[in-house]
Amino acid sequence: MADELRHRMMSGAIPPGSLLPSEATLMAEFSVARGTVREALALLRAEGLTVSEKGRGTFVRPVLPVRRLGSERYRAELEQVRRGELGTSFTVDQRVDWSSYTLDKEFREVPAADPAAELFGVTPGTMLLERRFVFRTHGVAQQMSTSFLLLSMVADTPVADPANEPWPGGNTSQLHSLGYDITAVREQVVARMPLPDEKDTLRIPGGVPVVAITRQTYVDEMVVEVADIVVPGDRVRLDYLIHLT
Amino acid sequence: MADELRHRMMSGAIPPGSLLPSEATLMAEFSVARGTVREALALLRAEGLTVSEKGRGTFVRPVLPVRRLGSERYRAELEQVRRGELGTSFTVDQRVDWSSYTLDKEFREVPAADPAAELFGVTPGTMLLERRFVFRTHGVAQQMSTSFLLLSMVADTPVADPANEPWPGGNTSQLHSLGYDITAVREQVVARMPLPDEKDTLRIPGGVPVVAITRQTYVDEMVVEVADIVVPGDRVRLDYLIHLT
DNA sequence: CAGTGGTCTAGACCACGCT
DNA sequence: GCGTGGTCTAGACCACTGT
Repeated sequence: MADELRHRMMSGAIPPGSLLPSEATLMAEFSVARGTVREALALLRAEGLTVSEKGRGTFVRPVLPVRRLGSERYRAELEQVRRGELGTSFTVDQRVDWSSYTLDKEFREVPAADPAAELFGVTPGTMLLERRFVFRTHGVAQQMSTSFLLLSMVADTPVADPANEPWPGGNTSQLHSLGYDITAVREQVVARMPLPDEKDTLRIPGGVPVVAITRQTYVDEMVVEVADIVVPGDRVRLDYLIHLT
Repeated sequence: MADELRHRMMSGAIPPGSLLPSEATLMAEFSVARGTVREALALLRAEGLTVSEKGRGTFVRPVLPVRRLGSERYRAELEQVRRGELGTSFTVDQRVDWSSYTLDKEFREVPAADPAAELFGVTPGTMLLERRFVFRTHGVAQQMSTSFLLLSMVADTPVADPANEPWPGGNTSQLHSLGYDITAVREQVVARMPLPDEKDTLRIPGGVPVVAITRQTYVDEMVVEVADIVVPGDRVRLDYLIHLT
């Protein structure tokens, strides 16, 4: 039954965004009990093909606009900063004005625990500034991130003050203002299903994975920032250009 | 109920790889009907936290070894080829001997359809050599890929002969043998749930996404190869190093 | 063989959306 | 108020795994 419905959707017989037959209708069409219908629909939902809304119906998932997170954004951002322009890697990707998004922020001073400590190459316990961000456009959350900076590097600077966020020019610009010009970025990417809190704040429907990026920002051999970035998998395409010469 | 069980797993009360209480036991413990128990377990399965086996039980998903697909592999591979050594990007990642894996292969000559044609920058209809591969280690499929080459470039060469696969030195070496030394690679990455056939051949359990990589291999400004690579999300970590200088 | 998960039926009540 | 999906109960038979 799930196969049959999947076929109808793939072949376009039930176009994206449209309503599937109701559970009662499917019971009649396939001559099965409601539990069986619901099992089939649960499968399609877990595959990310449909979304169900209480009191409305089950919809074929519409094709969503896809953001692009690319390696080139760092190069573009660096250029901007050097030219003294504004923008953040978030807005450079989105190609939206840097003022058109909102930011939830939460700053804490924490001792380095193990994943972060190792990525920084410092001994656990070293004090870090932890900054949590939720980026929103048009009011909907698009990205969650947790960024770590060495506290010794930013204490008593404007960077450590949440009131200065969103910072025009973003991370690259912040580090620049501290006297650090980034020379390399390392990104490690995994795909996994969202945790319950990620599912909530990013409003991720069933059957949609997230892309989790662990980013290390380098100035020569030194790691000056570590960040964990989580984005819904149906809304991003990562784009990396690797020069071999 | 799903929350409670998730907590027990996260906190280590039910360690990875171990058996969850049976459905009958859970019915008794939570005083609910079997359907309710099964709904909770279906949720955990969709989240990728558990796997169920008929006649055995439901297990907490064990932590799997993670392969690394990195940007550095292309640099390493290029070095190898220049030194005249063997290896493929697959074996360089895995750090296994190039002879320890097996390969399913299937070659066809096809006219360029739209995604591939656009990625090559050629007019649709241009003839391509399509090569489908399934990489296996220890008998289990680890990666599916479809690679396209311009037929005009490879017709009547050893590269177009399936009997020469697996080719020692891999793709980079094949292109080298044709007189092309690759200068850049572009990878576009998306995360999504597996299609039914991917789920089958890669034996992907419920709740595990795949990472799909669209790769363009460049010699200067020319695209000489296009490949679609699909790997189970719970078995890979992509690692990109971006130099900004 | 007993115990497990996989599948299915036939009811029921609820919360929500729309008209 | 009616139709929708969300949740739940109380049964049933099957296929598979282990001993």
